[in-house]
Amino acid sequence: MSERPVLEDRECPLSTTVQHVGEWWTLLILHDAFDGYTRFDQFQESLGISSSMLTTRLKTLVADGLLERRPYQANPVRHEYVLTGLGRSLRPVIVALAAWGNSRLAPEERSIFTAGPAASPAMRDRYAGPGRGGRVSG
Amino acid sequence: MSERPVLEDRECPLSTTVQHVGEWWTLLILHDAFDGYTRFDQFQESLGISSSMLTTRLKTLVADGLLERRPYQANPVRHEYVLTGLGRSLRPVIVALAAWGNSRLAPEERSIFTAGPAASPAMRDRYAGPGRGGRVSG
DNA sequence: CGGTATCCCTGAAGATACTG
DNA sequence: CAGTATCTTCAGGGATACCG
Repeated sequence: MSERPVLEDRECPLSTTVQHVGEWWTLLILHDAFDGYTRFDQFQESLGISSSMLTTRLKTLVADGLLERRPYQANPVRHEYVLTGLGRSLRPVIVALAAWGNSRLAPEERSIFTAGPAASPAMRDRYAGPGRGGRVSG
Repeated sequence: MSERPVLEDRECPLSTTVQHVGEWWTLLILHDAFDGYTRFDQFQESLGISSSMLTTRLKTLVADGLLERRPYQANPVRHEYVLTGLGRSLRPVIVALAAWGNSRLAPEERSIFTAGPAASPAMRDRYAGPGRGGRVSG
């Protein structure tokens, strides 16, 4: 998905959803959020996402009302990103997506989405991430 | 989503799914397929997608084993695109995505995914499509 | 640590023209 | 009608450097 186009939130239900969670990382970030991850470095470590991209995605997620950004410490100020009610309502979507992917994985790779805290971080360690448009070697 | 990256089909279940259905149009095409659409021009008319993009997406879907391309007429040869078993297995995913989007739409816009033949084509008429990277006015 | 700004590459997607 | 090929633009994304 390359963009968040003309239409805001109306039209086709399917399109609506894709607009909000269509970017590669968005669902993976939400997945981590369901796993209880809340901090910037947790997401970054878990996903191997670049900080700039993570910033962008988190901003969008906050702007979309799926995550809430709130301070949990002052001096220096630190924030955590927690699922809103709307964000939590995406759980069935993520479950469905993960379940389908799961059914295509070899048995030893399987690990159905559990949504418990830190379900299986090891699974994500080996995840290479989406297509990095950046330079391949430079 | 911008690419089909390094990993083929292993790793995270969520990523696996997104690799196959992550592109903007893919899910919409499949949605139409569930609605009983099978022909090139049906998809094109329904979605307002450019023919080149439709070709690309259909090829990928066939290559991924989600659709089957088979001739239904000779002289001139014509093909139809029908869901494979694997493609049909995506139905819960599409249902979940559409349901979430549906919950965000105004009541008069709603139309829960039915998967019957030609459920509600009118709904899609007004769909503007994903971000068109193409020129805006030229 | 927790981000933000900048640079640049790549792929998705539209437009258009063309073929069988 | 059913595509294919080519060109172009745009936004996603990685890398890097920097700020508080």
